[in-house]
Amino acid sequence: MKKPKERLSKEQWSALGLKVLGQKGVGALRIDELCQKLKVTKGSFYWHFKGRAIFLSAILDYWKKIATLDIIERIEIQGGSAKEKISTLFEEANSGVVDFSAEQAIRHWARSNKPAARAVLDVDEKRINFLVEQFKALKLNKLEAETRAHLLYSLIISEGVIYQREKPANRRQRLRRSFAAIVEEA
Amino acid sequence: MKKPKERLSKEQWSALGLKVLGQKGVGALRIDELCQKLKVTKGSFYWHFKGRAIFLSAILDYWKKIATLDIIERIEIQGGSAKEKISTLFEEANSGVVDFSAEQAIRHWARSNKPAARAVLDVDEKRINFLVEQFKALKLNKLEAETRAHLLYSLIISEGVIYQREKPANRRQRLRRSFAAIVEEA
DNA sequence: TAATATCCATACTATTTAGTATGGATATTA
DNA sequence: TAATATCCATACTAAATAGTATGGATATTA
Repeated sequence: MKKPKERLSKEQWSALGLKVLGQKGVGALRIDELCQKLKVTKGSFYWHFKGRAIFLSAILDYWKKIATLDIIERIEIQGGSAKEKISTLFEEANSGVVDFSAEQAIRHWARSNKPAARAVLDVDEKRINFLVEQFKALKLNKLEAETRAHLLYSLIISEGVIYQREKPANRRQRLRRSFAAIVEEA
Repeated sequence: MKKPKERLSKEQWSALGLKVLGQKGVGALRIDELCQKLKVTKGSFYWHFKGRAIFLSAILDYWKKIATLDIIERIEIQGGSAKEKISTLFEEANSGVVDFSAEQAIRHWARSNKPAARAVLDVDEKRINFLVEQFKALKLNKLEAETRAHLLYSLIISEGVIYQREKPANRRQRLRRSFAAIVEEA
């Protein structure tokens, strides 16, 4: 029996694109290379997408969809108190459960690409708003909630950006303390 | 009188490289294009650098040199109390005095390039160590100093990474509060 | 000033890559 | 089953780009 010769969907292309984007950056999104990884030829690619530019924007849309839904919605469904939600979000963010590898690439890409910039803007807004709401639920006023939400979000984002020789145990301890400082006494 | 036809130095090439790197990313560092901007041809480029790869590592070295020296040394020379140094660093970081545009590109580049990763590692270490020392000078123990240094550094780095529709006035207020929360009561 | 080192221009090659044109294979519907 | 839509392979073209070879111009030193 031969292989069924599965056909591809736009989503499969976008997913691979997002993966490569995270590993090597926008410039490394080469059509031929992607075709090899999916074991097809350019005929396939150009059937699904009119060109590279459209493919890139498809990747952005795909990212926008999963970058917020994946995290926030899952936490909302799970339920719990505001403090628990914040805690869960923080835990998941820096424990490798969610893949943030594409974030950095897109954020940098956004510096010279408007659609990318808008995508990041939307995603950041949704996430921060989510955090702000949680802090408000802890009976903090607007400004205080915004400050803490930003601070916590900064900590999360920068963990994937800053390089450190820190030992894992040390890192965990530091993050626990930082988290406590931001969330506590609220 | 004709133009003096100034000759170029390696540093000029590196400086331009770093600039373009910050604007468009590593992939956009195209030799022909850089030549146009400097109004020379490839003959010049290939006289200064054996090839593109070597040029890239030269840019990294250049960045390592200015990314730490520019900020930390100037503050050290200026002197003052630990609290003042921290404050100055924070002010300069998010007021556009120092150009952080290349940082993001290099940090992302570091994900798939060892030399870049080492450069970021070194730079982050120096900066964080500087902050840790300042916090220690405020009579905080090691762990507490490290935690606050990281937190403040996270805030600084992520300001250039996170996108927001926030109004400038609001942003200033928020940053002031965050800063106070991290540095205060020390 | 003659000789040498430094810096760059010109003209080329080879390679990579986006994109197109066309036909074939497989699935879906009439 | 015939007709049509969907998906992909093959074989091309055109453009962009890294790199080389060589000679010329300008500065530096003997």
